Amino acid sequence: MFIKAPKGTKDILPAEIPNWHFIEKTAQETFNKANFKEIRTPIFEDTNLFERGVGDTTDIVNKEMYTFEKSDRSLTLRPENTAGVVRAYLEHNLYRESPPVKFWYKGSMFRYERPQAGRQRQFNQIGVEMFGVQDASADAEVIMLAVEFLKGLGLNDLTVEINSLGCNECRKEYKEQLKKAVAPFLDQLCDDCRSRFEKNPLRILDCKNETCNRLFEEHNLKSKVSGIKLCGECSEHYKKLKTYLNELNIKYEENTFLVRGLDYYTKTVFEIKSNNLGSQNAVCGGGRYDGLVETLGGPHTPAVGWAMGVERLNALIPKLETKKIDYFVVSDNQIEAVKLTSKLRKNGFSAEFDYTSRKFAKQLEKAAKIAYKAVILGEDEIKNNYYTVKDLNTSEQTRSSFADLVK
RNA sequence: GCGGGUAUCGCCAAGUGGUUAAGGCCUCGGAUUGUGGUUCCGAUAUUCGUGGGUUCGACUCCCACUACCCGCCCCA
Repeated sequence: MFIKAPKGTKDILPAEIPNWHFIEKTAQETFNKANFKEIRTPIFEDTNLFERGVGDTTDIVNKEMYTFEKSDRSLTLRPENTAGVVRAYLEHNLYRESPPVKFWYKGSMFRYERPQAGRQRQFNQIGVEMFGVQDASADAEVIMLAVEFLKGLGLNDLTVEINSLGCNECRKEYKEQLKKAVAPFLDQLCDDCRSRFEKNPLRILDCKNETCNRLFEEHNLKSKVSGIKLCGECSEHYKKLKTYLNELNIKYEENTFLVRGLDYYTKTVFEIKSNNLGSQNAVCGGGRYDGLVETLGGPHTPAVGWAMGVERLNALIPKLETKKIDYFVVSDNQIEAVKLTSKLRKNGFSAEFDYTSRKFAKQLEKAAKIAYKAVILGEDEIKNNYYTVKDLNTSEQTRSSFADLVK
């Protein structure tokens, strides 16, 4: 072995392709039904887009970006796709269309992290973004779509968690409340939490450190900071979302510790988790980002969306079998075998022949592995102008004409 | 960036100091010169991640390196 795939990347081999097709097909069908249109944006963008869009206090921008310089231009492999979709939305003046404008996408994202179970450096996401609707029905629409998609994949054992981060106004107050509540035991928290305290106190709630979590429990942090953060409009929005979800029979859990690592989220945030994955158990993450379009130079535009990790979804889906081909031509006359194969293909069937014209036993062995039926085309068949078709499941053999073959 | 673990054939593996490095799967060939999925037989690692060291002798012991895996952080 000389050159191997780079750390954190994976080959998707033919044996795994049926699963990927299944996921992609289900996505397309689900999103089409809801009138979301597919969009494909570049795999790399101006580095600035992510710094401004995703936010420079995030881990993604601070330590996970694949950035390179080309003729004095700084470019970055996209670490997520919301910023790119918003950029395209603005660049093509799509905010001039009558709202809502709804997109879905699929593609590879890149983050420079230590790989582990459920985490790669190149990974695939399927996501949706919806622009122009302020009402919580958009948040509900998008969550419903996620649940529908997962259901379409046969995944039910998942938990939807929701929270509201409020708008800039209530967040300002919330940050102060949080800082006040945490301050007394700040020195007992982990290093990260201490630095978050100044830079982005909201992220303290995201901490998964055991000691921190125990301290949060002990100081009853949850109840101290919950219920005091949302302004009238935001709490109304959140309440409305819950009403929608209830009416839609979508089960959810409220998790006031749910913050999400991206700076652009406002009001609603949510995550969908599985209990059947390792420690990287988030299958879907998303939320509302009412400020992002404006941040990137567009008109004020409310928006909401989410992304799912395709590799993580795939880990939950049973392995699908590769499809067999319709016919395998068994013959000791290769010219006739190629000709028949070609004719079968032209009639819409998948077909292959043995390239080595080995003994029939070996050819049939191969046929049984990869095809539903074998067409035997030996001396006798050629002389008397017929085909022997063998059903490789039942071993039944019939004398057939070409018309029978393509029936 | 920080912890822990593992590296023997294409895949799954046994072997823990002493002549030829088990076994299974896959692949290929034969039994069966026109009939597979069952069965039987045969073939396939001068070599045990890489480089050093200890030893009469190392896959087995020691050191270093590398790769991969798992966890922390964070996320999909």
